[in-house]
Amino acid sequence: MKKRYQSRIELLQGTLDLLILQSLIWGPQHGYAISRNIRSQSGQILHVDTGSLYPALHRLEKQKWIASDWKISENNQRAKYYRLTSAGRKQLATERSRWDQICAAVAGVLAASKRRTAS
Amino acid sequence: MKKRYQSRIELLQGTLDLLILQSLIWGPQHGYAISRNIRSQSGQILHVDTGSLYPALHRLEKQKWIASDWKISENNQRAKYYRLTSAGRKQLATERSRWDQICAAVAGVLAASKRRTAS
DNA sequence: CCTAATGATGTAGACAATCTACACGCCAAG
DNA sequence: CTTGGCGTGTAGATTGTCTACATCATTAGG
Repeated sequence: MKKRYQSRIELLQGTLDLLILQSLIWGPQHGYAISRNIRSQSGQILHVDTGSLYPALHRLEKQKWIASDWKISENNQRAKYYRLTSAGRKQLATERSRWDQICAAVAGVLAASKRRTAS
Repeated sequence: MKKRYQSRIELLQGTLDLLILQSLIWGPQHGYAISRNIRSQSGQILHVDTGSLYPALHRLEKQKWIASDWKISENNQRAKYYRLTSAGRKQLATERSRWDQICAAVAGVLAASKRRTAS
């Protein structure tokens, strides 16, 4: 008997691109490492599944926000190293500010006290 | 010619339930008012479309997190007033803490400086 | 030598939440 | 009597995530 689908969304939709782009800001990385980085830098809270990661990378590459080269990894295996393009850097800035805005907006709703909604 | 689909997600998936539950904490509201509240309390940043709102309300009601009664609105029209159930209050707490966690986690990734990932 | 664990990339298909777009009914104002 | 705002609702498109599986390479252990 297979495990039932419960579709626990670990990641908020739309944040993965942001996280990936951010992960590349300190230099090229391959997918596997990006996944590890996100996991560790989020304090083990955010988990990126391979079924989300690779499609996302392909998506970002198609948008020209990242570009890739095959290289040899630290562990002596072939790996596709992704790097930010300048468009990607711009996109990262856009997505960061969008994220900040959304956080502030949600915080606004969550903080809303019993304020009369004007007269 | 119809407007092309661009699927701009205004709301992060999973946050709508949180926002709705939070909106009900100060007393019963009908859907239309919830939508207005979220909009205004988020500083006009978050927009809830009716095609997202009502399915979400039905979803939450099915989960027994909210319950409804038909009443007459301020504008003398029939409206379905939703209120939080005690399970809903519990769910709200859960979702708030999940949101806080995710925010902190994303912030962790975004703040990550050129820290060596340990030896 | 063979095997198992880990590193590394990838695809197929299920699923859910959102979006766009429409429809309907009621009330009040001009 | 028509228009606009209030108020609820559904259908279908889209997309991003998830689960699950497949493949291949390298390294360590028996």
